[in-house]
Amino acid sequence: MDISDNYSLRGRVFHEIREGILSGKYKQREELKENTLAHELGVSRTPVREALRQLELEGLVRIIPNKGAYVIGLTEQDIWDIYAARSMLEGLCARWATEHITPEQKKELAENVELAEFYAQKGNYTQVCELDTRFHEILYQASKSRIMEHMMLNFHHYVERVRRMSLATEGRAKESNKEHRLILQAIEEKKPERAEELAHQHVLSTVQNIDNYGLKNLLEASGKAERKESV
Amino acid sequence: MDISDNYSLRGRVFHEIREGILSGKYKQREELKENTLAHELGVSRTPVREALRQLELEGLVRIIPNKGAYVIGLTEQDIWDIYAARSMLEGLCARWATEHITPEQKKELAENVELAEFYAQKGNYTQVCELDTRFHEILYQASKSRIMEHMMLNFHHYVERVRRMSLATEGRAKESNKEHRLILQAIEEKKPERAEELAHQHVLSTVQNIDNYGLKNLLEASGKAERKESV
DNA sequence: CATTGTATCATTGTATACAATAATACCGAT
DNA sequence: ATCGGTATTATTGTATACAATGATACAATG
Repeated sequence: MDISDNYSLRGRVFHEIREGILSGKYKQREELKENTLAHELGVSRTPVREALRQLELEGLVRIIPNKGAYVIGLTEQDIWDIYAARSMLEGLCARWATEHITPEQKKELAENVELAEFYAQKGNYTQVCELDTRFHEILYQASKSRIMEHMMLNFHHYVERVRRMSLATEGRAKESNKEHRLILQAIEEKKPERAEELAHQHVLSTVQNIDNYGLKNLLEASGKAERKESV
Repeated sequence: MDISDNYSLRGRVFHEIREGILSGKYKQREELKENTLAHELGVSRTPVREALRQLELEGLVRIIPNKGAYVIGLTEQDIWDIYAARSMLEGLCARWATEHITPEQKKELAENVELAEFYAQKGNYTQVCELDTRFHEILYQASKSRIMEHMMLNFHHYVERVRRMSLATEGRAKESNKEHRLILQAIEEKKPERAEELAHQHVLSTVQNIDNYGLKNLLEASGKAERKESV
């Protein structure tokens, strides 16, 4: 769940533009004109402006006063950096989750890894990715840290595209799920240090996988899939 | 330097409200009415709305659609969490800084620790705090990671009040500066692992100090100082 | 021909007007 | 007196109007 609601015009516009940036529809350095966007989305300039201001704060857009709004987006460097930060924070988060998780959350995690196993077997990587998203979301919530949850949801969303592609590579979905299982086990056994180390390694092994296949390749493939879909 | 400019009305309004929240002028759960703020700040509702939307994204304000904007602010829990995250990330940042720092930045760091030593001796903690801010800012910039810099600047700013109070406690300024010196030394000797460990420990020792004096006490004292100043 | 100044146009910044929604007060029925 | 419902008011959501700023084209000048 995101901070900004999807129901107000502004919320819709915000998500629309953000997805446009993350998906590459709006290219790096491209100027985002308020009027153009407003027409495209069938709204007035006001909600567009508000959305652009929010995107500025997220660092996805750069606003030069009295001049215009320009797409910043995420560079490959940014993605590597996010993974590096995540590898540390995901560990901290898992440690906290071990200490604060509720029985309901444990149950959902357990169901999650079972379901993911099933879909991985079937080769349904879209479902696997959604379950992966949810698995981590639960950990973020279970950490009982607003700050952590906020930060990690953002990061996780930022790298969604490359994550999706990574999970679709040979054997990665199963491997990833095996790691999820180990993390859950550590949590159930109330071993915070072990959960931390495992979550840390889990992210590192994702990074390893992305590097094996090449970040650039994965992003390109993702772009192609997107384009195919939209035609 | 912040993302949002100080020069446009919106930028001013954004910073004004944010400081109001961080300083405790606007209390937890207080409703922030667009009209009231607009009048207070002598502007129309438009820039106020934009600023509130940005603050929502930062998590400092919660907006309930069609209802209103409410102060969330930072709880003590949030502050501890920020320090925990920072303790890991500050290390990573120092490591990266070691690998990417420029001679100019090294020079400024060197001057920074000398000046800070001087002001600590004189007991001018306002200056010490500003130099501390700058010291870390340089490391963030030197990391050459936009993501890292963005995140850390925010965190550092969020805890500015408690940081200021911590630095004013018996002996902490000198101790902190000694740690800065060691970090700089590790950077100059191009020892990324050592810089990482030192930066990590530096944050932990700040946390330790805050805990010794009591976070609550420091925040209260800060509130009092603030009130005195504004009278 | 390059350069500078100026007029025109495009775009953003801010204010205001109007619409939609939620909160409140009031009134009547039971 | 209390509960429900309706009218009124307050507040936010969106659209538009106008002002300010920056970009562009073109002519005058050297």
